[in-house]
Amino acid sequence: MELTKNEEDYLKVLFMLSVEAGNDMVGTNHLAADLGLAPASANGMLKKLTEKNLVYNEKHGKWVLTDQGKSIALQLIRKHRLWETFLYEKLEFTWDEVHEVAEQLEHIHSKKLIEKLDKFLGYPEFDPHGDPIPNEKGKYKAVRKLTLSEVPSGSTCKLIAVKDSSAAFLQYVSEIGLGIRSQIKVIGRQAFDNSIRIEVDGTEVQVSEKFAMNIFVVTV
Amino acid sequence: MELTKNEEDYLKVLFMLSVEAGNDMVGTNHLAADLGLAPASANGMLKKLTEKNLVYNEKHGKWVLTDQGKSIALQLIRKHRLWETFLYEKLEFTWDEVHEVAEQLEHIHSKKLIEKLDKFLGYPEFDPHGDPIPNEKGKYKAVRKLTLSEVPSGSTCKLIAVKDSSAAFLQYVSEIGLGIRSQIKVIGRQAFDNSIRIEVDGTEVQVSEKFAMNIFVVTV
DNA sequence: TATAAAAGTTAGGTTAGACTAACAAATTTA
DNA sequence: TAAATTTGTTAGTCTAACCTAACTTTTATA
Repeated sequence: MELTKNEEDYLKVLFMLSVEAGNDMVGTNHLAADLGLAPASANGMLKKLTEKNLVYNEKHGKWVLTDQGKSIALQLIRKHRLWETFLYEKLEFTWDEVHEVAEQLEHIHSKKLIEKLDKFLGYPEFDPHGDPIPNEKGKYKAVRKLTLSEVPSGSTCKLIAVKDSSAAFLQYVSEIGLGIRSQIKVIGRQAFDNSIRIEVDGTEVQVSEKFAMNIFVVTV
Repeated sequence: MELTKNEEDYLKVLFMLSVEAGNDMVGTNHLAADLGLAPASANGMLKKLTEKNLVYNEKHGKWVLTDQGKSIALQLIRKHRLWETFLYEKLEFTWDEVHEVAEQLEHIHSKKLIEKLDKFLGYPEFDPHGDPIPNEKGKYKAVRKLTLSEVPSGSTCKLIAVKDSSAAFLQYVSEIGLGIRSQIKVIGRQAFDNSIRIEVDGTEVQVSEKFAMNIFVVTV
């Protein structure tokens, strides 16, 4: 079943709001607000998506994705994050520029395209914002985003994203020899100011707590 | 002015039909047929594009692009051909698979994306079909497509595309050491069967006329 | 628990871009 | 040059998605 760009957007936003909301269900108005539309518009589209068996109505205006709807949403998220990775790693886009373009690219329909893109990028597990990329089956590593400042001394982690995207910060990061997927070993920390001693590529450096709080990592 | 996908498609097709038609003008029905639409639909859209100053009506139903319309059409062709090149060279798409996906990708709106893609691909001048890629100003090398069989003995040319896309042919091509943008020097030919002796990367090989007719080149 | 506030739905209208059917204008051909 | 054919246009519908305004249902609060 080939969906329109709009139908796809509803499914994706519904999925993301559902995850965000945890146990809470997502209501018509909530969804409409997030999409920047009038409640009546969302109501109309949700009726159509119900017909197509992609969502259903759990108790008066609380919407839930069916398995099929969820699967489509996850594929969209997969495409979005793969494209972001491509833009960031191959086309020199910055941090904050990738989202808008990926928002368009995620609606390109081609199974082969996304498989080949994934391969081309080396099957990345995280996008440049540190969010996990679902695989072709919709599975992904549900990692809690850690900042370097939270990593206990003695353990090793991998840089997956940075929070700050100012030129000053990014330059500092690369000066230290850090890049996406760099291995970082936390040697120890100063109790006085929480500054951290880390090892990157065999060299030790000292970084401030502020610095460490702007580096996203996963433990390895 | 941000155009819709449909508006863009009309401009692109009108441009391509105009080039094809040479001096002839492109009529409403012709355009509609090429887009797979009813004449009435094309008529409606062309009225809208006239309002926007992208096309004008030269003598009852014969349509011509304005400078602005032509410029937009050329940018679409640029995007289309750059994406085709990307799919073919980076993502292992075959010959005949690139068009359909590029047809979608050409409608992504991002100046930066296309500039960076162009750079990433090394500023290619031809797409995998051997068609020239317009630059950001819409200029392109208007080369006549030559097949290797037409290149005079003694001259050197560059492979820009292949006509046949069967696995058997493509394998043969790469066995000889030929790839996109390979330099080929034509040493001489046999009058008997028009087979050609060529030099590739310092090695000489003999190829049949049939083979040579399936290799598109430009002279260098 | 009655009522106010919030949330959701229905009804009716708009725009883009398609369609068919009917009509008008050009062009071709007898 | 008149008739036949081709080509282009107009008029009126249809669908997807949006909108506003009015109404109903649910939930929260006095």
